[in-house]
Amino acid sequence: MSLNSTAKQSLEDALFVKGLRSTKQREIIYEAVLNSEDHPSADLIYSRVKEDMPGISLATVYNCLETLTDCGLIRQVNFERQPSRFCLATAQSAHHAHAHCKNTGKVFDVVLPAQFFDELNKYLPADFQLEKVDLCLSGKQSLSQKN
Amino acid sequence: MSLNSTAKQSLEDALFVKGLRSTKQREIIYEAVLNSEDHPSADLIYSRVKEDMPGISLATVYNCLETLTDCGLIRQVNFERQPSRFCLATAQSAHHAHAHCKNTGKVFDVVLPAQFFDELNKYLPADFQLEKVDLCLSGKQSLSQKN
DNA sequence: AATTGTAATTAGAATGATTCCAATTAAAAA
DNA sequence: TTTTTAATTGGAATCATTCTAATTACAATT
Ligand SMILES: [Mn+2]
Ligand SMILES: [Mn+2]
Ligand SMILES: [Zn+2]
Ligand SMILES: [Zn+2]
Repeated sequence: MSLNSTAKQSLEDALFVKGLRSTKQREIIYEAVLNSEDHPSADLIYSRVKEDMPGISLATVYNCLETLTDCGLIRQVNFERQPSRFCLATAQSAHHAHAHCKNTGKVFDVVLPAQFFDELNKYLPADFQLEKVDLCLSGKQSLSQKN
Repeated sequence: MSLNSTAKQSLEDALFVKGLRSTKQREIIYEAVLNSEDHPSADLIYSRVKEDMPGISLATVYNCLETLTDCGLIRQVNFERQPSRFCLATAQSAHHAHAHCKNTGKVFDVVLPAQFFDELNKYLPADFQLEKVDLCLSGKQSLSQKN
């Protein structure tokens, strides 16, 4: 498996904007996040990516994840003090919330109307420039579900 | 300064519900959070509390903060991977959001209508039992403000 | 009050995700 | 090419938090 040309182009573009180079490592890590539905941690991404690129280092995984986050290509998701997880930051789901199930340990996306996030400005001080919204939900879903 | 009798009673009640004892350390740490507007970290609470109780240990501060959180008396607030901060969990502001200013480093409460949080259930899977909502905002406010 | 059993506190060691560092390698520019 | 600069690498360091084993405080019982 490998990055399709559209995804590859948006990676290169986003890196170029920041004056950064597109490298094999950045590509393969972007691809790993792109193909993951499960919001993997850096460690998990490391183990997945090592299959295709055995020489990659954990430090590089952390470096690339930070770079991709700073470029707005992926999102870093934090629950309490657990290891950070990552997911794709696409245009349509740019600001989705995250739900964490305490039964299964799984994290999934919760797509909310943009209006929901816009509304927040009404409750903030006028001089506060809102840059980022992190909405993390936690709870339990029936153990007998298949997803 | 010391805990007023109403606050002291709610501390004792909340601890009793969980079969826990009210101790000098738990009281003084609850008081420290109660009297803090600034969402202090465990370390900061430790240094404040040491003035009145020089022998207290950092481990106890962590223990008590966890106990008070589990009793629903205080809230643990996490921004990215920074050290956890704590604030009072009062009935009226039970679910307030938190805003972090990247200029000043300060964290402040953002009170939102309960309806805002209730709304979330509409976008969650039917079998998901929502237990906790963490809404963390970040951005910048003018440096020339006084609060 | 003294004894007993249990819970809480304490100091210090351990943990572990992440970051830092100095050396090497890869990529782009000249 | 040669040169310059950016990125990667392995391993050490960081540091908020958790763990552990010993001590102390508390409360129930004799
Ligand atoms: Mn960053
Ligand atoms: Mn807990
Ligand atoms: Zn996501
Ligand atoms: Zn608060």
